[in-house]
Parts: sequence; structure tokens; C-alpha cells
Amino acid sequence: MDTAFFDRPAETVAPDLIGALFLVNGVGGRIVETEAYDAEDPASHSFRGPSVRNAPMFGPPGRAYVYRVYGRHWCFNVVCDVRRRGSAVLVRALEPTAGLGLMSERRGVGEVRQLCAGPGRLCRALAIDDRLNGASVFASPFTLLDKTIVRRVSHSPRIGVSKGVETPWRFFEDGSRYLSRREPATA
DNA sequence: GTTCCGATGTACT
DNA sequence: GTACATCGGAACG
Repeated sequence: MDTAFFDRPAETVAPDLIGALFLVNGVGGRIVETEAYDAEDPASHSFRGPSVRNAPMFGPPGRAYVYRVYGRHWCFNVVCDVRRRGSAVLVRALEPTAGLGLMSERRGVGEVRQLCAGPGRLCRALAIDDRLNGASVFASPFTLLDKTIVRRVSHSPRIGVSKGVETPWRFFEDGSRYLSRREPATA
């Protein structure tokens, strides 16, 4: 995977990331749920233009944008389209495949299904925090490999937003057991 | 199984 | 002050 992959509209990149392998220091799994955000979107951190927090969103594609949410959790995004500055994809859930023991330890949870089912849980399991904000996802400690198996991807409105609630920019692998929520069913 | 609610930091009005 | 791209535990069925 390279810069060109991310230098496209976020709502195009987001479904393409479903099925990709995502690891931090060798720990992680297959991406099964993502959401797209861009600067024309009132739900996006970039909506009101550049700021200290959202600076990575206005930088080059393929960099991490990591921020704290609700004072307790981290969320991990990858910056997209440089022509539509201020766009990114939030990675919301993984199907754990590597480093299960370590993830379980970090999360304090036994069930594999719970390890990376949500943006905050995923960051905890992979030990992602603000130290990785702005880092390239093509270099250590990240591993990001394009999907090898193509499965059906569905979409729905995004979770946890109060604006842009109807924009169907949440993408997930159809039938996956590892989503942050039970499949709402759309197409 | 479900629903409800508080925690807790920070960006922004 | 208010809102927030969330989560886990308590209470309940």
C-alpha cells in the first residue's frame, strides 16, 4: 500500500480499507469497520478549518491522525485526499489475527471479539496513542497490507456523531463478528 | 441479554 | 460553560 492509495476521497478509501491487514509492532488484524470524514462534513474535526489538534488532517496523505476522545480514549485515523484537504478515515474495528495474547493483556479482556471492536478499544489493544500522531502508516511501527480476500462491504450512517447523522460513510465487512456494533443492515 | 450513566481531558464557543 | 468520531460497569430482565 502506498501514498496513492490514500490520496483519494475518504469515502472511496474507507471501503477499500476493509479487509486490509493493520498491525502496530506486529500486533493487530484485518480491518472490518471504518468511517470517512472530510472538510465539508459538519461531523468532521476538519469542518472548521485547520487547528492545532486537527493539523495532521491537513497534511500529506498516509499519515496518522490520533486524537483523544471523551477524555479517556484514543482514536486512530489515516489522512486521505490532498486535493480535498481535511479528509481522513477512522479505523473503528479489527478482526484480531496477530498478538492476541498481548492485546488481551492490554485490554484486560479475554474474548477475542471484544479486543478491537471500537476505535478506543482498538487503540488500547495496539498501544496507539498521541506519540504516533502524524506518523507515516507506511513505516515502522505500522504494517498496512492491502486486502487479499475480497468480501462484501456494506455501509450505514456513522456512529457517535450528532451532525451529519445521515451521511452513510460508515463501512463494514458484511457479516463480520468483530464490528463495534451489531450490523444495522443497509447496502 | 438489555439499558443507563458517569468518567475525564481538551477543543472550542 | 458545553460538547465530544467512547467505554465499562451497574442495574435490570
